[in-house]
Amino acid sequence: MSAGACRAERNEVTFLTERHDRSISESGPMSNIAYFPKPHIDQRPGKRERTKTANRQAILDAAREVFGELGYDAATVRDIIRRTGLASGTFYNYYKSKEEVFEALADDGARRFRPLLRAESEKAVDFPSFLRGAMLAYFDFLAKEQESWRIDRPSSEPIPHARSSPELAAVFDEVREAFARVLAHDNAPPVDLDYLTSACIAIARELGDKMLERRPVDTAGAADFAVRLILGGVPALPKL
Amino acid sequence: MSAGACRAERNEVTFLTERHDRSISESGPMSNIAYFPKPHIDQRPGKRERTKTANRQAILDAAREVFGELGYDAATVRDIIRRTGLASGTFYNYYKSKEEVFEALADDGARRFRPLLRAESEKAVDFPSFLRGAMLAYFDFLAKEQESWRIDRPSSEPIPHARSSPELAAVFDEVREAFARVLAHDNAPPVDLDYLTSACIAIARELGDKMLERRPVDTAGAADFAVRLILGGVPALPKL
DNA sequence: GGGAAGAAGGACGCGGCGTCACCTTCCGCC
DNA sequence: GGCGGAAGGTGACGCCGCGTCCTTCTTCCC
Repeated sequence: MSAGACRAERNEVTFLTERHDRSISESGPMSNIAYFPKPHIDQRPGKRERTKTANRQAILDAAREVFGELGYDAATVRDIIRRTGLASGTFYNYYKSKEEVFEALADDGARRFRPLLRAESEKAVDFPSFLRGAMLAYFDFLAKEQESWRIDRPSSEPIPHARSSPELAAVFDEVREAFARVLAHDNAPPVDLDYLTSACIAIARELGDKMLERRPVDTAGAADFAVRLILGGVPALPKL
Repeated sequence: MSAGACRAERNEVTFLTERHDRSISESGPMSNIAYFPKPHIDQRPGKRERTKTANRQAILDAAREVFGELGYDAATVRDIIRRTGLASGTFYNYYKSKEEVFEALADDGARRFRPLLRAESEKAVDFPSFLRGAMLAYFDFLAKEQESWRIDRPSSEPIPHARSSPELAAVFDEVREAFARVLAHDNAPPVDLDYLTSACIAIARELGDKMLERRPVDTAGAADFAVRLILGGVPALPKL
């Protein structure tokens, strides 16, 4: 019973589901058509590989929940471990620390956002259209994120913004390069791109947070505000 | 020797300095003019009170150093305690946690900055002059802070910005109210003040950080950039 | 089917955490 | 001046989270 209760608290941990999957597929009605003991056609990576991926994901999911519920500071590695049902040693096979999990989580977000940013960058030709598209894309993304991983958690600690991670730096660079491209296309005089990019991202972050606190969440309104501010300001910037 | 070495590591802890001060003032050449055993003229608060103030300050100073050297995340309450030379129990008479010390530190900074902000607010009549004055004041303040408490600490972890503290909120409000006042004076159409304040503070913070990374540190340049961006953008903002 | 490689497991020692019973110091009062 | 009570400093203690490391089990490959 106690073991059962313990199991019940777990997330779906691969080790268990895998076993279950296997017993189904091996005894299932279709097992005769996948006849070969180890067919070359089977593109799925080995079980080792799958468990690793799944454990990584389980840890990330658990961490998301824990950070969401307790806040970043209050959360402990043990909280995350407990939530996954894995052993503590196993956790450390994947991540070195709470910080590393958090960074992985931030990376994950950034990695999912980058294609959207890229799409805006390719779609837009001039600075205004890019800025508008990117800003709205970010605010929509933010609202969606918040919605998806904060379900039914009304009052919780705010999660800090990640300061630096590879993917985050990549987003910064991507914005910067897109700015350079569209500004050149507009024949705009050269400005301090680092400062401009920083300022825009700062506005996006801060306004994004404020936007999420308002009801109803108005992504278009926030984007409009940010875009007008920046578009109005850029022509006045000191020329290099 | 070991006790002596231990003492040497301490900051100036009141308990000791007090004793020292007292022995000097009681045996010093002027002691005869402060004749009364317990003169009513002595405005200094009782020793209890002084020790408390000094201990608070010692903890704050130690914390500043420790956060500076180790970074906020890596720093522990024990590190701070060790640095002060106080007993662990004493620390908890003043602050409940590392977070609380950090907030007190942030509060301290905000408290010292507010008069400067207030001065700019009173000096300026229109939005441009206030914004320029406040932005430059902030960047100068930031540069000075950094200089004063990061002496000879070339490579250290970045200290996170405090998210929320009473004094910080007060600064936000003060900026907001000053904006309201000068914008009204300029007969500017009403805009979303919360968003505008957030955006300006976000720009100041982010640009401030970037500014500190550059050599030489150019507060005027950064302020000019920020001011132009915002001044150019404000007229384009959506009207309420 | 057997052995090597690799992952999961979890007990362990370490150190930071916050508390509490004790003791010193200070202050007000006679 | 000295006494009593209170404020507040002290540090040992129990607790718990941390990261490690050796053991055990699973998977892979021959």
